[in-house]
Amino acid sequence: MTKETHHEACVCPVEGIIDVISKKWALLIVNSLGNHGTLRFMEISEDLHGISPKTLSDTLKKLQAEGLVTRESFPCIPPRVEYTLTDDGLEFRKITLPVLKWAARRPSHKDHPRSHQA
Amino acid sequence: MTKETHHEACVCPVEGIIDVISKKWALLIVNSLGNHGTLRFMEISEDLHGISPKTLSDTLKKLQAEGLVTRESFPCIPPRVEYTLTDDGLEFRKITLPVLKWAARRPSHKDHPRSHQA
DNA sequence: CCGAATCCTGGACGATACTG
DNA sequence: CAGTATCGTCCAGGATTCGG
Repeated sequence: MTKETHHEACVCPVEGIIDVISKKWALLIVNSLGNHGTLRFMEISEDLHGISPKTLSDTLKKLQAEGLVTRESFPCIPPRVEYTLTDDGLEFRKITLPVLKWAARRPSHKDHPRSHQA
Repeated sequence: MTKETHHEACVCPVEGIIDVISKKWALLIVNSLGNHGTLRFMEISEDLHGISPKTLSDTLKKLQAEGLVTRESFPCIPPRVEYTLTDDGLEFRKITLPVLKWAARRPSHKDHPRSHQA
């Protein structure tokens, strides 16, 4: 059972995506993938620098489940797993990119008004 | 608050906004406000139909703290409080609207057995 | 070495009752 | 009407450990 506790027919058509973009790192992962085309687990991890493996793995799975990301596993030593945006993922990235850009450009007026790379 | 537990001072510049849009209802509230211009507490509550007063209040406060929403209180009986998008809020809404639209247009991935995971 | 599974904690969110 | 107080549940996500 999922988290549809609020009501039954759930008219909100956006719940699935809300669930995705509500993931703290989802947008950044999609963006990172969009920037580099294809990345390995560790590469994403380093690109986002600060995400725990579990969270990355978990978010990646949700992105896969939503059809935004494909996962290709190469059975070799050391293991190699590559993640790529699907068509939907690219579309999603295209749409959410302005959000990230706007957010990055925005002065943080709540606290530490230091280093925000534009 | 501020869940910047990861470690670095040079965190992502988007942290503030991520924190906002990670709120389950934030996007919908902003959108609702954008649709109607100005709304009262109860009106938002009914428009979103399913949000608890606490969650609404909490999310509204965060939106105010981020400077996306203004709160105007009229000292009368019965009390009247109006919420409106700020300039930034309007901008934010403009940017996130495509996301909501895209999400609404998208077929539900949760139903069909397309997951390769099992 | 790389990626995934486990454990645990904080906080998001819902329900209800109550106050000004 | 517009919230706040309190309580409880559930999940996001960080740290660590395991497997290949």
